[in-house]
Amino acid sequence: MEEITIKDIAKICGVGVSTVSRAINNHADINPETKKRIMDIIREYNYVPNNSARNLKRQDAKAIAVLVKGIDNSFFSAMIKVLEEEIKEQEYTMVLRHVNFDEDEVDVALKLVKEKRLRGIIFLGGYLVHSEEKLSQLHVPFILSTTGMVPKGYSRTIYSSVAVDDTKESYKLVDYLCKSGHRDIAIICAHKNDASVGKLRLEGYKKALKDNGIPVREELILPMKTEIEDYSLENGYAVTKEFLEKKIPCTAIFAISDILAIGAARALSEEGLKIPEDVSLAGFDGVEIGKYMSPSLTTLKQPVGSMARETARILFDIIGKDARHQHCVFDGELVVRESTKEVC
Amino acid sequence: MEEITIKDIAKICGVGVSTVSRAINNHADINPETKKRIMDIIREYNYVPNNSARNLKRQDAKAIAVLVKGIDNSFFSAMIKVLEEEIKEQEYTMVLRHVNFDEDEVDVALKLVKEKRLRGIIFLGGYLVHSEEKLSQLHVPFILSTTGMVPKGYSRTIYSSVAVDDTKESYKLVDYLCKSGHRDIAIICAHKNDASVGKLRLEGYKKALKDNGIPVREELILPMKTEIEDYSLENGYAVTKEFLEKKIPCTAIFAISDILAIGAARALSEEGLKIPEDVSLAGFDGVEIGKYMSPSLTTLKQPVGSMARETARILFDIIGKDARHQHCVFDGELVVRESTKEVC
DNA sequence: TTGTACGCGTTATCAT
DNA sequence: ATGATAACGCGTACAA
Repeated sequence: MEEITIKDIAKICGVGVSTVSRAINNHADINPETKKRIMDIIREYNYVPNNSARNLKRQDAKAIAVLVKGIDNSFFSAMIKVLEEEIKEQEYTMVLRHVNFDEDEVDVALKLVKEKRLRGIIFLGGYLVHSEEKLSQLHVPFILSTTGMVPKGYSRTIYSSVAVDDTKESYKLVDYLCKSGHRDIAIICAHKNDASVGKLRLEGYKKALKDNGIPVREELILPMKTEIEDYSLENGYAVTKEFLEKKIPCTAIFAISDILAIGAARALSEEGLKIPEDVSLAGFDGVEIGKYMSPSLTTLKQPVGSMARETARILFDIIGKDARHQHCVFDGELVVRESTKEVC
Repeated sequence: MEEITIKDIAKICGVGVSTVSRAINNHADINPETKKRIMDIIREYNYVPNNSARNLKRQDAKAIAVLVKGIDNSFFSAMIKVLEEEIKEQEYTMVLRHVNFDEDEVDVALKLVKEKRLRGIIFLGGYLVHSEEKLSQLHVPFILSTTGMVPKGYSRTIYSSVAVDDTKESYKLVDYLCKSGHRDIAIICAHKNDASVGKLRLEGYKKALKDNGIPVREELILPMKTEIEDYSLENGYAVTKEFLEKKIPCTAIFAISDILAIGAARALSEEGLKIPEDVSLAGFDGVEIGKYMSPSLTTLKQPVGSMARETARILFDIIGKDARHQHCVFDGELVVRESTKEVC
């Protein structure tokens, strides 16, 4: 059960530990022959350096934390999957941590940094509103990914961000609905106190209506229920169920996430409403499953893969090459499928 | 940027480091008053012990690795979510690692153990066929979760397992289809060389047919395509598409995972086939989204939450209390929804 | 009850 | 090119 150490390897090879260390870490000043001999022994004995010792010595761990707020959404799953690959490729460890709704993600980050001496943090989702004071305590580079676009005036130099322009993309989608002749468009959105993408997408909705000469009506704004998990199937379902009971005329529903939309779809068909004949339905995110529903879901697709890869790239540039912070805005894509149609 | 250490705390408090250490680690032999004073200072200075140093000293890290084979399935997402919570609750760190199809999960585990000195491993999914020799090199407790039931004769004392009896549950579902009058039941299953749950579920299917006096017909056995990701929407879709082109009469399709079933559903409706009027469709797993599809999906539900919690419990019992290895088999539940009906 | 000093496995600095 | 040795921050045996 005794694990083999660098000393053992050194002894076996008849060299000093520093030579072994040099071999492991690809140092220049080492005789290629000795290096080969050492590496052979290492392989033979299946020696793997102890990470804790390395990290202790190195002062920081080759690790990146990914903090996810708003659990379980397939949109995030897809991002995490790509992030894990990217991080692994750089030979870093990914520390994944879901942040509960009652936890402050910055506090969690602060603790994690001290505990694990990580080199970088990726915030997935969550809210933009963090006191700068707290944020600046975070002495490692961090990046806000899909957290909504960074507002002007916010100090953009202490961190990076990657996102779509949620307002614009949301506008695109709602504008498409308007141009298709819809005038009574309901939106399933975030709570009133949301300050994140939920708010931005709602703004896009309002703006699109206005630009199309359609008044914004409060009774068509359907915030998620606070007692149910945010952005969940169940929430979309419950909100729609309740809305339909009110019999408010409406020809289209826009849910600010595909998962909400799928929940809404169920509620609609339970009420005997056909999509898109009776009601058009659209989501946001572009998760894969939307393509497989019947009818398939019209949505605003975020380029998940590219966004995740860019997130990793920016962070590693900052860590490795001391690059400056960047703010990268991706374009979404309006994907019109079967769940929406023109009204005559 | 200098991080504060235990020495600093000791100096500030005017005590020795060991006293601080005792305070942190809840040792008995310390004056409650000094302890309180120290803890106050620690909070004030926001001191968090360096994990690497602790792990180095402790010889092993308070960490559990979760190795997932068969990426991205919402079934696993749900399990991981619960596992993360359970692990966090024990104040352990979860090391999540997806294992590619071309990687050997035991090799990955072996390396991870040496690198991170973890205390336990949870294998999620993957295959049962591991050489015992390799497995026994793994000098930390490990548990196979939802990997299929451990066959008798396999040395059950070197590890634990948690699973449903895939054969039995699959039998349950297919038997229900048979009893509903179906005789031409296709199955979307794993490749022929699969040795995991895929194989077991296929066995359950065959057995159910036999017991109902229905011959097993090769042309109704539809293995997933190897060139597409396993257990994916796309795979279910592609397999069904191809099957339908052959125009082989069949009144029901059983997909060995819900995700496959959802892909199949799309293929069916594209061909103008109504579910369940023309074809009944059933899945396996009981992922949440199945409930929200239209028609909602008949499935064999695995008790994800309980299984994940039990997985964690068993592992921590072994780690903490030196308990013996256990093999726990859960019952699944046949959930009949709208996607299946009796044939007249 | 408390403090001193050593060692965990590694890397980096300094000699050689 | 290589080897001895001092850190890194913490826990603990042992001494007080």
